[in-house]
Amino acid sequence: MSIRDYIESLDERSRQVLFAVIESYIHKPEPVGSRFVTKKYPIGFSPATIRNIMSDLEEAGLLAQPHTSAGRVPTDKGYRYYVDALLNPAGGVSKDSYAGTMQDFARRLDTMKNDLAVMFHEVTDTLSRMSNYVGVALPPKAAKTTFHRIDLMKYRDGNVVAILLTDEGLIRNKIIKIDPELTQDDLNRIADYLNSENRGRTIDEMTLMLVALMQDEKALWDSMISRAIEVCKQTFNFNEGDLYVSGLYDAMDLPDFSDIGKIRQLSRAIKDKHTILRLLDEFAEAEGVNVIIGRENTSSELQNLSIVAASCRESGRPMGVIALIGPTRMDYSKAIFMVDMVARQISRTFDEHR
Amino acid sequence: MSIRDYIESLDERSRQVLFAVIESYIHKPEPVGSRFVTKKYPIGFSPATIRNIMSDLEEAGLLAQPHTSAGRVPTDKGYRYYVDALLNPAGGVSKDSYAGTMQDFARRLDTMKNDLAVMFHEVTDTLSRMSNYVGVALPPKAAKTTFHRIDLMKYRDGNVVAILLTDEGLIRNKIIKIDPELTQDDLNRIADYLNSENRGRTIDEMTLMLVALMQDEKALWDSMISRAIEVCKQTFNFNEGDLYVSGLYDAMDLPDFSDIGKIRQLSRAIKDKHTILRLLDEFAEAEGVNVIIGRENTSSELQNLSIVAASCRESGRPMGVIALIGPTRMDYSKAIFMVDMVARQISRTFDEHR
DNA sequence: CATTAGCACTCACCACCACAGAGTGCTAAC
DNA sequence: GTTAGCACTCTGTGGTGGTGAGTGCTAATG
Repeated sequence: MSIRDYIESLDERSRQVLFAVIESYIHKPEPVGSRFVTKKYPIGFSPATIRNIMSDLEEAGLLAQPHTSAGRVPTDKGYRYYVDALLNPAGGVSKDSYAGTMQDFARRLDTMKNDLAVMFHEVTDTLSRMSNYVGVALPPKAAKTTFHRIDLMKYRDGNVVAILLTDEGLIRNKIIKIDPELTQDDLNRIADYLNSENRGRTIDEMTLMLVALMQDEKALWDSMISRAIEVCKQTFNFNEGDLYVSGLYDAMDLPDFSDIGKIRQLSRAIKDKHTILRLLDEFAEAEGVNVIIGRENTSSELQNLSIVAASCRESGRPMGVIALIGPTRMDYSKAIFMVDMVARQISRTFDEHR
Repeated sequence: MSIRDYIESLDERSRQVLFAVIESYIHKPEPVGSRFVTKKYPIGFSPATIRNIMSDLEEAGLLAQPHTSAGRVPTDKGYRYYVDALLNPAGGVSKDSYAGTMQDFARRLDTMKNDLAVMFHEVTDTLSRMSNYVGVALPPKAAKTTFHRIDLMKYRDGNVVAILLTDEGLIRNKIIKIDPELTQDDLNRIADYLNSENRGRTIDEMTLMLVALMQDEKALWDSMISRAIEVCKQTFNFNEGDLYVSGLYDAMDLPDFSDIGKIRQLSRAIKDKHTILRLLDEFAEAEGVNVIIGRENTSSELQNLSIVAASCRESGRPMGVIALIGPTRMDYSKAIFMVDMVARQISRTFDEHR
């Protein structure tokens, strides 16, 4: 069954009711009753009919009842249906109300695109402020980025500060330990050597080259080359894991997190970044906006949460992932729109100036 | 009235009772009754006597009753008395149980002391893990640090990456905009000029020099000097505000934060770092361990919280402040011990290798 | 005269109950 | 196929009484 078929598998009436319930519930987290639907959404049937439809939707697993005599609440599956329907019609949900914000955002983005750290910080901030959910961003994997230039500076205790620039805008500095006898001139020569030989290679490629070089006895006799190898070995040993997170505190104001346990869950999920990191990494190559709803999450920490993610690209190459994390009762329409918008804007900004 | 007098203003019995109540309450956040005190703390009086003493302590504002017929609870003033007594006897509260942890910590510290960012990250982490409170650290003000070296590298779009190293271990990189015609050789000359002229000066002093230089017409004719001025202007324009925070999520497990409002308060205080930043800054010059309890805080966001802070020094010069933030019902003895210990260890590590 | 035993009193907490209100499912009528 | 009517279910709220911890006071005690 294709997605289209799936979406059309519900008759028009049922869909209207499902959407009414979901949208009402998103707006206000209270079980939605049949009478309420007839009043607020002009479907044109009596409460009794709506009740029958709701009963069917419950049987189909799209709605649920907290208890016998309460209204209906969407299930994860219900949200899934809703989101699929939302994503399918070529994302025609344009919202002019944010046009101003986005223009402003695009302008700021342009001034920051050269430093990914600054940029992603700003991006998560903007995302979370606009949505009230938690904005996260995962920069491109350092190993996959393109070497631009390295610089070595003598520092305290005979240490050396290595600064690595990549074409993507990653800037890393790291203190490395290396022969303390080396003078700054020596370091400059090593840096020059690396810079001249490797521009345009990815870090991964460079690492491969190094392995090859290390097998070459002749190269090892050359003290400069062997020191250059040592420099790279230490510098490229990133502790992967710079996840940008913003808006956790504001998200706590959402009624969904009014209970302390939920907040802990969310906080914990963010604290041990591994889970989210792995999750976002999966989306790095994916097209368009991706949504994971509640229990669809394999990791238990995120089972009460939903994630709306999109990857950014520069001329096709992945340049990181941005996402919003919120409760399953999320304003998906808004979240999808925003994530999509921001991801597109980032990609556009990158591509423009190349 | 000297502190000593003040501490001795309570007779021995009253002190014992006060301390019993405080320690019991710190251990378990429940009002402490007179019978409980007699059972747990061998003061040697009957509940009735303890009740009289408690009544006196309440009158003195050191204890309080949540409601008539409940036990007593310490007030901020009560904690203050307790802390003063704790701080006064030359901090003789040595705790061997942490000796192992501290030794391990000292070893790790030594490998990190050259990069303050890494070090402070580790420090807040250690502090919060050991205490279950929120660990925070404020590095030395960039403007007050000592210039060590600057490096300039051409980067994308004719931008320049400026890397600033200071003697203290601060490493900052910043993208600056400057004449895009400049070659890397030009940049190297500018950096060399700055490096040879300024080693050992503080950033503040350098800024003063620049202002002076800018008045000198002759200097402005020299294109290199005027460009060097421009570089510094942009590079030294830090957005002060790198506060290291760790352990917020674990602190949420404390019973004191079981209510959602308190967590929000804490989170908010940490989010708009200004408050805490200003607060810690006040301690940068202070001696020993400083404690601020609850309402003693001038800023309303922190009125339910206590802060235990100490500054780190390198041969007398302030090198940043570390602190623990927790509920007023804090294990002050433990917190003071830890903050003191860690701050001393940091200072020692700095001084050792100089 | 400080200390203590005894006692009445207060208040939070809990379990219990009744009741109103919202919403359902079912049945019979349209 | 749709709807009106109705009995039923369940939650949330407010009131009530009992229990227990802990107090303050008073009078007795060493």
